[in-house]
Amino acid sequence: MNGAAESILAVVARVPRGKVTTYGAVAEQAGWPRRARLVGRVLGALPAGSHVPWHRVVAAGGRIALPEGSRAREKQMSRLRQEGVDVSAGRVDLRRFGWRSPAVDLDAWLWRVGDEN
DNA sequence: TAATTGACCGATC
DNA sequence: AGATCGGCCAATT
Repeated sequence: MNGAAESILAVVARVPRGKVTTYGAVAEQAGWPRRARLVGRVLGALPAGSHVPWHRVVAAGGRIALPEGSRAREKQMSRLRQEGVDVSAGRVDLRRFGWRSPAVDLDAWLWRVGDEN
């Protein structure tokens, strides 16, 4: 297990029930900006017994990224619905169900303060 | 060794 | 709304 996978899974593990985030957002929050594909690879390689809530990660714009007709896609949608997330036409409304780690805002705030000198 | 692929993304037209 | 493009890069072919 390398550090990238660990930091990525740590971010995914923080996504609360009933909320979703995106591959790109996870990558950014994990310290690997523009590495959305890395997030997809890591989640795709999760062992079967993992407790990581991979189903709360969707593609940009709220699209379900898994291939249509795949077992994993159906599982993701049913799990999301089970926790109260509306999924219609293979999409989730990020304005209602999107989630971002508070740490991002804190970092932004710290940066802004630092820029004043 | 080279080319292709993919659970991606944002900008641009 | 859909298509293209460049960025990204490890795994697979």
